[in-house]
Amino acid sequence: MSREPRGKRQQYTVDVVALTPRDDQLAVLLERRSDSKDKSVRWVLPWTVSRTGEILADIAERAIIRSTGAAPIWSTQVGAFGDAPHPGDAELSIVYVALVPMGHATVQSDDFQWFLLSELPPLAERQNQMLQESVGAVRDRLDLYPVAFKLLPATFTLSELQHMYELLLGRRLHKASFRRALAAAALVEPTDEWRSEGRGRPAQLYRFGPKKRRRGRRGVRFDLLA
Amino acid sequence: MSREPRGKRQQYTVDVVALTPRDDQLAVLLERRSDSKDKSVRWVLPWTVSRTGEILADIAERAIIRSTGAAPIWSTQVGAFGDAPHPGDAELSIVYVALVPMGHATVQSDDFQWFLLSELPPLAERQNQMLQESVGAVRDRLDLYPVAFKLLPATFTLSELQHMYELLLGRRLHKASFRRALAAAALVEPTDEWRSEGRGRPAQLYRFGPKKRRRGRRGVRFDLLA
DNA sequence: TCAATAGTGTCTGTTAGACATTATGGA
DNA sequence: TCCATAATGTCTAACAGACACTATTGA
Repeated sequence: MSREPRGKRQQYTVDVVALTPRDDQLAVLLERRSDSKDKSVRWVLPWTVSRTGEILADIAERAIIRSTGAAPIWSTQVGAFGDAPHPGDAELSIVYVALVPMGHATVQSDDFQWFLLSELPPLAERQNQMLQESVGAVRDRLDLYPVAFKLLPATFTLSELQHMYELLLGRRLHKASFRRALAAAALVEPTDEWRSEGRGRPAQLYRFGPKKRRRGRRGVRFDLLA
Repeated sequence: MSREPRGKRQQYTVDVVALTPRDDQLAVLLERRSDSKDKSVRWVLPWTVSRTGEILADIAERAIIRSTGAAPIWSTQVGAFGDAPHPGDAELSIVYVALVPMGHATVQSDDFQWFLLSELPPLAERQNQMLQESVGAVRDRLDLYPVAFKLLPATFTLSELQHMYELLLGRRLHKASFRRALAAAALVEPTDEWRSEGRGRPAQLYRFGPKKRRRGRRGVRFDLLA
């Protein structure tokens, strides 16, 4: 049995789950790595190995820039994963999810490629967990952080915004209710531009511009998953 | 400048934030560590150093048992912290929050002690962050996971349950609304026991027993923090 | 008896969702 | 013209919160 050198196994990796909207669903950025032994090619979530003395936040930014080619519009830590096997044989991996706005999803080289979540190649088990928890983390923050807006361009139609929410939540929303709640929260402001898309009536473009309202706290919810 | 040996700095710590209800607020378990150099005493969040080859989840369980003396009733990972200084000089720390039910909060030895959150001794900056995010993580999961029930004994009164929610949320709740929502969610079932506490009318005891109802999803909320 | 807490019924304003209708462009 | 999409108004059932009230114990 050949083993990695001992010093290497003591490091950790920072893995990046970069997500972007694509074809009415989410796509994730994967990196091609060829196995040095059997020359097989496989796709992995991009990762970067820690360096002694470098701060976690800096490693994360380095990892995101290396994979997406730009500083992250929005990113957050998902957690630490150390149980299932990692393609780099790391004992511990810290995962960051980064959101890339619609239309900004480019690739650095042939070694990177966006994959629809419905058409993923097989991944190492630890990276499957990472991906699943990352999507869940984004979805769970949907009501507290403007993640949906981070996936949209600077101006967007209300239908696009609603589709983004539906995409992230995995369920359909009611149009009139959605817009009423949006208006009540004063989260968007209209521009004086319209966009015609195919057949129907053109839609007005909006931009994200939260008014600092005091949000009315409401009663407890008991939406237990179990 | 004296430095830790290089091998040690490459390890990581698993830090435990053990929480229990106490005097109408939360208390956290701290450990006394005396500094080898200047013999000063300071309180820290208990931590355990990783061992090569040991799985993260196992280290976490080991860390929780070492500090609380028992396997965790409920625990979850909060995240990885690597920015501010750690009392053990670790580069990276993985934090787990563990909930200890009311009345089960014992101490292993004189080296451990429960502190009310309002009466904390000064902590290292990284551990301040850990504590703050741990409490926030518990609060944010309140509607999805039965964390409030994990802090209560097996049977409890509805007033105790409501007080636990108020404690975790940091705000008062409306009694009738709370009970209506609870009944609608079918989360508790009554026992045939009552408890008399001081003056007023005795309260019926309930136990946690979620009926597998299909929870009615509702519209989006826009409760942005920013 | 009074004080204190448990538990419930009623009312009202708010809101989510259903439905319908108007508006406006392209085919 | 027909069709597709945007945008909005109306109705209803559900719900949160306020308030009041009854119930039941200890002091």
